[in-house]
Amino acid sequence: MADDKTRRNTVDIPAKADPNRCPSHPGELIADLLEDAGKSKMAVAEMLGISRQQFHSVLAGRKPVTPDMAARLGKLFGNGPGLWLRMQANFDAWHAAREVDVSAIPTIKAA
Amino acid sequence: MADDKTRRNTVDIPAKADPNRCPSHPGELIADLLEDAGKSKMAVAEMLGISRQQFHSVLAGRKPVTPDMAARLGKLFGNGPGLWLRMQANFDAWHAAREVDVSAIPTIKAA
DNA sequence: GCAACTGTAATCTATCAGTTGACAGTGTAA
DNA sequence: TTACACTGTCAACTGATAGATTACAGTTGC
Repeated sequence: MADDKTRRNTVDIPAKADPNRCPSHPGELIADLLEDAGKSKMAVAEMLGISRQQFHSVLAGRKPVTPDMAARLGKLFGNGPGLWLRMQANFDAWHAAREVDVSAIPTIKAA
Repeated sequence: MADDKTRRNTVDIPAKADPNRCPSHPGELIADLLEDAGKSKMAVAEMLGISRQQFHSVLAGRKPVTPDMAARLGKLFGNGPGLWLRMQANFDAWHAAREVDVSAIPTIKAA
């Protein structure tokens, strides 16, 4: 466990272990919690008040967890919306850092 | 102009002091850092490669910090995009918890 | 006055979250 | 085998909105 920094692609290492690795999409956690609860995805989508297609897209990591959906998930799992939005923020930050060209932007010093 | 959905406290109260208070929009922090650096907003908008109107909307808290803009701000201030997106996530979470009706969604047990 | 910056507002475009409807594959029980 | 329920995807559509552009009024300083 101590040196899991060296591993890259195994399944269940928490994302923080390797800063170079893509942080997990919140959909992965949702899928885990769902499996834990033994509910079908279809039934849960209906509970959340969203379409099963939309829910599936989030679970698959193809659509983000929006504030609206975070509020619904927060109610469903008994925690607030904060966890889901922060997970999504970390996910977005990782991708934005790699996809946005900021080479023309200078870095100013805080004095 | 007075009452947006939730008023932003202009100056001196740190947002964390009262958990019931709206967390500060990242635009407030940007404005502070800008003032600290002594740069005009117009010049900074040009540095970031965005329109000054768009930049002004973010500073005023009327537009969110998107992943793209977070990457630009991260470069400008020398930190990554993560800080800005997490601030935005906390801001969104606070509002989502108050604006989304989740009364019809049940809370499922974890085990 | 004139110039530069600021704060808003209107309009337009492009992107995208989310819906509905459809279709194929996979169990699984009758 | 048939039938049913769930899953994974796709296409088309709608609504909302990030962002650019243009424009105009109010600063502040030369």
